[in-house]
Amino acid sequence: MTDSAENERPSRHFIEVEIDRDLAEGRVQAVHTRFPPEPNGFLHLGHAKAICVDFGLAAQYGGLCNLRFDDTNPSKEETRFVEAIQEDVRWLGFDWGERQYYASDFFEQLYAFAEALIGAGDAYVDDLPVAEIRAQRGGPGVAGTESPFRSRSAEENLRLFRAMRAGEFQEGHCVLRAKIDMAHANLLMRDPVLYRILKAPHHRTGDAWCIYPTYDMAHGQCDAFEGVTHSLCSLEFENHRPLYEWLVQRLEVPFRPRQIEFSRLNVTHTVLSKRRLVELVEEGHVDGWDDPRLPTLQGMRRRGYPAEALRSFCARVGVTKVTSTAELSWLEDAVRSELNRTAPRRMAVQAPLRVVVTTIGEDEVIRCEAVDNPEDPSGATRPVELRREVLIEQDDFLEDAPRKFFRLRPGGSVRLRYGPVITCDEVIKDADGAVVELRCSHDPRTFGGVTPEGEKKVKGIIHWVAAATAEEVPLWTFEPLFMDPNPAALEDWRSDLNPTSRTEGTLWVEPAAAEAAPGETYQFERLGYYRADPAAAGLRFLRTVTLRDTWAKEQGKSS
RNA sequence: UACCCCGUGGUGUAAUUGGCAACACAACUGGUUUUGGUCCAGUCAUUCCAGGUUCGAGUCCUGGCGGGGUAACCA
Repeated sequence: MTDSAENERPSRHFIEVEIDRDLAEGRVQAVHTRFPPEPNGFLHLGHAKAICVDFGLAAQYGGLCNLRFDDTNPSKEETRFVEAIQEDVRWLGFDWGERQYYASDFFEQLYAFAEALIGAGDAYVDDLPVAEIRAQRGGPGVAGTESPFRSRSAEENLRLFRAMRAGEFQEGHCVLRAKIDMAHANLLMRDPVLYRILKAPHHRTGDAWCIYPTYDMAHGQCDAFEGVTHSLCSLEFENHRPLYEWLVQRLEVPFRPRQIEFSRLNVTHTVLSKRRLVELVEEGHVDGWDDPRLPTLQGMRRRGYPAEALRSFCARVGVTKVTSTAELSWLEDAVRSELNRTAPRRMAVQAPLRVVVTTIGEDEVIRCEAVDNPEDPSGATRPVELRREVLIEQDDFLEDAPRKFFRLRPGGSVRLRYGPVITCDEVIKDADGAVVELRCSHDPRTFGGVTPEGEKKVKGIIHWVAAATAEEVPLWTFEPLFMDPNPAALEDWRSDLNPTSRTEGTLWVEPAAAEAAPGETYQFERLGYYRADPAAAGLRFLRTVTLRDTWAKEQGKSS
């Protein structure tokens, strides 16, 4: 998927520069990438960036992008994750055609490569226990120690490796290691493990195998099998690149792919690591993987973040090697600007205050025309019925209003959105002095946005619903999951969880919104964007994001 | 401490072969508006530091300083 803005972008990021060079020098004829998730969890916003880069770059160069499940660790992977990932990638707007692969498609070829390595004296079977291997790897600035099994003959290694495959050893009894250099400055080059024994059923190959390649043994070779030219991944794989190249140059691969790393996405007030997300879900801090507070694709989709907004957000974030953190407001801006274009407007009241318009008769019904979306050139409208009793927002009335408050006050006037101007004649309070009702009169000359000749225009316009026809609907509103901008850096992130990340309330909506189909998104005027929760039994609105509120900001300053 | 990567406004990115530091978000001003929304205009930077090369350095060179990653039989 490419958008034209992408093509018009004047400058090129460093990966594009590399690709241009590869093309110009004839190293590749076309661009082929892949998105390689491990099916051990759900996709999140960080993956969305990777997906946009992988698929986006391929599309931009008229090339292809594969979907590849990196399933080399059967103890963690499940089919349900495969299905969820497919759905998420499609929802984000990308298509891998027929090119869906699994690392496990290539287990037999990878095994043959391992034997080839053994034959060439580049790999050996090591009987050292895990702890021993770890200890002998040395450390930063400290050379490792060679394993006593390092000098086994190719014949013996081959016999042992075949015995490993045949299931003759217990899990952990031995591994296949690359024979590189135990003193290498890059710890990953100190005879990395290539194959290990794992007696766990694999979600696709069942019990056909009891030895599995490690990430390093599998990834680059799978890239080669699939014809991937540019293997794009995140920065933490930088140190793996020498190993990637070591393998790809030593093995008889059909093509030598190339790994390029870019920085992963961080966003303020949330966490984007699979481990943290698992903890949030499993410890019950949220209600599941599709909890609208989560930055998972399922959570954001449910909440109402459009795929288009996520794509434009990822495009704006850019592609670099700098460790950086995008502000949450960026994401919200992307969501708002998309929804502003597309969401039909409706009216709803969150905290109602009863207003009796005394100049409207008991059974009188006044039809007003409301614009569905001012951003939509079609100018479609819908009727809304004004009656004697309406509900307005409590916040839209203040007894002792400051000068710049241009909503309703005693004796003051406001316009009812799409309706007439009303004036507050009387304030009715209960025994405790709380305002419970307003009595107002309306000016029939002011319908249709009209201000009579020579009279002063009212500055305030407030939303409302007719009390008789409004329907009360459950509402969930959200705040960031974490209060700290960078929860990932916290020693005790649990104590930073925002206790009001979800608030349950109600919304009084106009009839035209009460029949919302699941998944439908509206802008409730002056409040925000709301989506009918597709996961709710009945109708429930989720507040996707509020509107920008400069008045609230102003108040925050003075208080 | 070993190796790898990275330092441009509050944030994220730009800046042709070395040539007026640009865009977006945020913040702050103001204008328009039947949403205090949208839209429009304006304000907000000694390019980590120190030397050097040059008529001219964010860009090139040297040396510092700072940040991140890496020591799973995870990916």
